[in-house]
Amino acid sequence: MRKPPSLTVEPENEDLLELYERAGFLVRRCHQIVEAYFTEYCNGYNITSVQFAAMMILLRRPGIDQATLSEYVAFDRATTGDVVARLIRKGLVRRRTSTDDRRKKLLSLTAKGKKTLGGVRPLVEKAQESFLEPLNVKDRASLKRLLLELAVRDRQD
Amino acid sequence: MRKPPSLTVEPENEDLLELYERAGFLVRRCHQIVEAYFTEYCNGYNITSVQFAAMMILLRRPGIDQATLSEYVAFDRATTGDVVARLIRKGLVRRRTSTDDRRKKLLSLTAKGKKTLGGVRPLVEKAQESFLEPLNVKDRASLKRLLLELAVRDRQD
DNA sequence: AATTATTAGTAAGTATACTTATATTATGAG
DNA sequence: CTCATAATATAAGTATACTTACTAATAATT
Repeated sequence: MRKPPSLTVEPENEDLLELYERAGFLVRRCHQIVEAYFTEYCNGYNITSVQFAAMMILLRRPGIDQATLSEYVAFDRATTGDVVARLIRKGLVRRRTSTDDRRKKLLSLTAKGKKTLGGVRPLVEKAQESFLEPLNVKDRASLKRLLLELAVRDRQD
Repeated sequence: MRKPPSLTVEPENEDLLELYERAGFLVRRCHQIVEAYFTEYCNGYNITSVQFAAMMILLRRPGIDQATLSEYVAFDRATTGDVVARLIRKGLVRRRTSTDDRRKKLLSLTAKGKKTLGGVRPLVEKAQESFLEPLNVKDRASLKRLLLELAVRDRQD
């Protein structure tokens, strides 16, 4: 995902603004851009942003089960299962069945996983900075505040 | 994608904020939420947000080829090909080979496609409103401005 | 204790969303 | 005009990211 197509909002495309100004479209597009930066900067580590997020949680909560990890990183159990399977295949995460509750699979980072995470983290920071580069410091803070307000919600419908 | 897991940023998870406050994570999470609302509201139309975006462009630019559509909706040509194939399979879009340049496949909405788009549009508006509901009017405008600034960039790297 | 309900994880299926590679068609340099 | 180059679309492969359906294990209810 290194070279996403660049959106052109030119005067001659003014009639397309109805789509381009929609929050959903903008969020999708920004997601795409920040993903592209992540891939670009972390190239060489063979790690995706989703795998990185899972590992960041496992660094702070070693030994949690998959369902809990799902909640923390906010993706469903099926996706979590797939992501964890890839991390295990790469030797970055270890999984064992809980003795307390034999349905649960407890997860933790391997030594290799910790090392990889340590190497990737500064690059992830750079990717974030590149993504936010068009905004001044104040606007960056505003954006994060607004996104956090939208992200932290309970949807028990 | 009706029930995405809900992110909990509780006091006891303060040490996870390093991940949760990252722009990339927030954007991914917001993308997931707005997608969930789209699916919830447009349930019954058997249409995804990506297919909706493509159709919105085709409404304004009937007869464009797939590469141009890719640029307008900002996804790569392979993805566009898949999305268009599904729209054709559902009878919402028509594709014909250009006589000027036989490499090009020209796209346009069918009558059914226009009708579907007309029915979905008000629902999409509702989905956007639900997504933005936690923010006041001023904050909504700020968010859109900031996202637009991030989205409209040339990445010819 | 036996039955029922709930929870954890997986499996299969669909839809993005990219990658690289390939076939077909057009174009530009000589 | 011919040949190298470029552009359009597709194909195959990988990784999210969901859905519903299923198995296995635990918890709750009667």
